Amino acid sequence: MTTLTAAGIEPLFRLLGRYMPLDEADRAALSVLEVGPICQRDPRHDIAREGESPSAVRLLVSGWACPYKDLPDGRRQIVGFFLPGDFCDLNIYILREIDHSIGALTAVRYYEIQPQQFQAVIDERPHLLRALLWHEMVTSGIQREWLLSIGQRSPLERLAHLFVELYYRLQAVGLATGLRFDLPITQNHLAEANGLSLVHLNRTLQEMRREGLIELADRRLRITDLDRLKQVAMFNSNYLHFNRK
Amino acid sequence: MTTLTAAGIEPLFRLLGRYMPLDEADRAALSVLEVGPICQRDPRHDIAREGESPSAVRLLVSGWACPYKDLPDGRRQIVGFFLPGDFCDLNIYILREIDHSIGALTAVRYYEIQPQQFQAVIDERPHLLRALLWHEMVTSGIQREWLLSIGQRSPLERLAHLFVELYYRLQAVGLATGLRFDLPITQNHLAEANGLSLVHLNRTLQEMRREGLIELADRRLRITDLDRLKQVAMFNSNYLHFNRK
DNA sequence: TGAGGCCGCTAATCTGCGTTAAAGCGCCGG
DNA sequence: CCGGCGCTTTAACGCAGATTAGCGGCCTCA
Repeated sequence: MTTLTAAGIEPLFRLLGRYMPLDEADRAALSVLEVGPICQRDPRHDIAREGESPSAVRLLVSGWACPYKDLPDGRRQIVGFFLPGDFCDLNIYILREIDHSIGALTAVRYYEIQPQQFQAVIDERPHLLRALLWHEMVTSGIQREWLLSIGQRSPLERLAHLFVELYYRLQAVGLATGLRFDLPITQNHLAEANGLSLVHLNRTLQEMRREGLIELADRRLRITDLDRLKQVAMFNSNYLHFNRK
Repeated sequence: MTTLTAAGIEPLFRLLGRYMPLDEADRAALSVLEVGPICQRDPRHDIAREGESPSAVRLLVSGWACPYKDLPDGRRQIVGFFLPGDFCDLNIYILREIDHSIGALTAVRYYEIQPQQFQAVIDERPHLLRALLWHEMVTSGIQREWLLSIGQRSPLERLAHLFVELYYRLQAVGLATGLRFDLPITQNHLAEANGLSLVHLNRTLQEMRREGLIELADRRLRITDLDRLKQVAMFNSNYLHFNRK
């Protein structure tokens, strides 16, 4: 089960606050985003589909979602994970149609923010634009790191890398306790994100357990040896850009 | 040899003009970018290195470059191609250090644009910001498509897809004549971009030739059957966002 | 003129990972 | 209580693609 508790856009505050100090006025401005209608979606349902023209910026409040692309014959690649506090596609303003779908991996709740409302926030607190651009650049940086993973890292390294990344990202929004966090997705999702077959993903998971790197049960992950996991993954956190400028 | 002729930032005009109409004032404003020092770099040399703090926006004028990431043991993944008219990393403003390196694939020439100079252009013609953001979003969209390619497409499909993409992108900046264009990079570069071994990339290239999809010799590529190539690649051009909003 | 570096190409070998199949488990609805 | 579904796990098999090695051509530079 996903914890659907910690509602609101607290995760967003944490996320942006990690990058730049937010004062009360900023938080107030951002809180406006919360007033819109809250949307829900069940697991395995789409939030948006490739080819649609984007109508709203979405702010994920709880649950996990993912952008993905698929081929005519059904092969599917998950190209990222959206975690609570994340914006799904800030590119509304710019593009005519979206080039990927967005699916709910778990039950999710999110706000749909209308463009003019979004604009109002930026107008009121212009320097928040920097924070939003930062969010966008980090997303792009994560994609590059995934390219490196899928293109060059072995399955074991790849999976190790993903787990460390998720750990840091979840920690940034307050969703990791110690070295534990909810991993509310299926092995199939992990396979689709890593460009691996389901069977081989499972094999790799077993190997990680055998190696004493992680424990995974009941959709909860515990990293048993973070240092070694990072070493296996050749993890360098710079691409998450958590350091303030 | 790369044609070092068609200098200036004409390719940039073509690129942005494809997305939004540019009037004379826009072109004049953009031309300011050209006044800075022009830089050159030889093949196989770096333009920027991961970990550096970014100091200037770079506008590629001629030659090919690429963003890439590498692992401690030497494995390397090319995560994109920069073609004439492309900006290398608009993210200067935002990030403290860059999370990837940029290498020259051929002899390249580019302008280094100082942040304040860049800012001046945007101040003068605010709606150009949209165009620049568009460029950034397209770059990000290309990365997603590459993830799909490397994660799901077979080597043949992958390579076919890349060739079609390059064809469209080069055409957009006036560097394709008919179905021909310069492909001034080595097979090793193609392998590193596609997450394939050099040997297997070569095999795949042979297969494409045998299938009558392409001709490739002397660093020039001719697409012999665009429709079939697109079909093999399962190519959908939407991610390049050439359509005006 | 020769040496060495870069590049394209091919052959032989081996293995990592995909594919297929199937069994077990917990959960839900009828 | 049973049947079905979603998910995890394991086993057997075969192939796609990595690895290693080596050849020949071309260019640059001493």
